[in-house]
Amino acid sequence: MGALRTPREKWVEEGLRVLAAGGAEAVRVEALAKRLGVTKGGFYGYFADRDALLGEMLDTWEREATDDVIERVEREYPDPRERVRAAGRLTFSGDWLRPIDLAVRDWARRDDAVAARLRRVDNKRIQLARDAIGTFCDDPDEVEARSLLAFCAAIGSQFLAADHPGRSRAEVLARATDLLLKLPPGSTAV
Amino acid sequence: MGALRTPREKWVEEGLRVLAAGGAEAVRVEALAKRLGVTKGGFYGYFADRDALLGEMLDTWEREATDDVIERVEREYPDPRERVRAAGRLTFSGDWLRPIDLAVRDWARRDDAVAARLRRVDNKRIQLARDAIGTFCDDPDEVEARSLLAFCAAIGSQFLAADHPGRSRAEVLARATDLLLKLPPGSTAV
DNA sequence: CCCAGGTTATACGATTGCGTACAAGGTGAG
DNA sequence: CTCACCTTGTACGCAATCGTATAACCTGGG
Repeated sequence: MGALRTPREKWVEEGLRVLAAGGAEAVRVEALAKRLGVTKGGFYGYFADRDALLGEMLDTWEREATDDVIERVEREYPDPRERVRAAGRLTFSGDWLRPIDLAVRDWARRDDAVAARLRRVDNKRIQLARDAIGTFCDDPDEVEARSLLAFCAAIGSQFLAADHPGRSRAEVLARATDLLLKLPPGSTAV
Repeated sequence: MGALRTPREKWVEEGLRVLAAGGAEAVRVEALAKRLGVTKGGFYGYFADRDALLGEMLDTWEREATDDVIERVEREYPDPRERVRAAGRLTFSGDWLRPIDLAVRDWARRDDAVAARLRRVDNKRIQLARDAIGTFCDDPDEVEARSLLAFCAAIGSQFLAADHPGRSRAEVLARATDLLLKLPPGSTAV
């Protein structure tokens, strides 16, 4: 048979790259084809339409952003507080998951199906924070409040444009994390 | 002379409405015209092009989101902690400023001019938190950390999709705010 | 009451993007 | 080596949208 020169996965991968850089609106079949060095000819052999591609992109992201990250965190970091920090790092550092996450968040505001997925993802993630914070905080309401704050800090700081005179954002975030994890100032870098 | 049937401000207003609902990409001249019950005929009498409209939309938002809100907060709320809460309410409740704010945040990730405006806005806003928190917290690093957390909570919770079993988001946020403002639990509703 | 002015509708060409149809092309099995 | 079959290129029709040009149309001042 003929060879698979531009397989399904290539389209999904490139789609996620474009989603990360330009949002869901920027994911255009013909633009993707150009980036892959082909024309859209083959695309419609794999996908019914543009929406089918968007769906598979979200499937891929959902798996990478939850199961993969959580499995790795639980395997590599036994200390609860370290787990919170590690989950934040794995998700919101680097140039792969982070921009996709932000793009999906904005997308979810206008698409219910995307919103439902994001909800699944965020629920899995915040559970990790709950479990960790629960090991050193007894009041369940306070656990919930601190978990929410930790999560909001991770996401919010990505969307926040303010400066911190004389400090770096990372420094302020480190101090904020200490506050949320009930640690004395300066325990760790972000 | 002929009357001004669809003045400049109408286009800007409707543009902001569409921006709020669908993001910057959704602001199309002809779509706006249809919503206003006219055609695009008159548009190009007021604006050089679509970008000119987007610019004026941002001007309007910038003013409403900073000067108007801050002036009102400082006039109506003498208590520092109440000011933090009020600023959050005025900006992130209701259906006018809130969705525009979120749309601008996403937009800013892909447009440097928008990012620069957002930075001005966020810097003005966070200064309000700094001033307020500084009245009951002495360590400047901690003031900065708490201000960042407060701001991140306001923004992050808008982009966060997680549930809080047995509680409402508002309840958890109220408790989180108490934590940040160094208040005993249950001092106020959000 | 009528005209000048600004305001609006309409029509146009250009561009971009979707999804379809079909022809061209390459690859591996036989 | 050859052919079948999968993949890709090309061309098409359709729709949305931009910005321009120009004619029709109000409205208020003279």
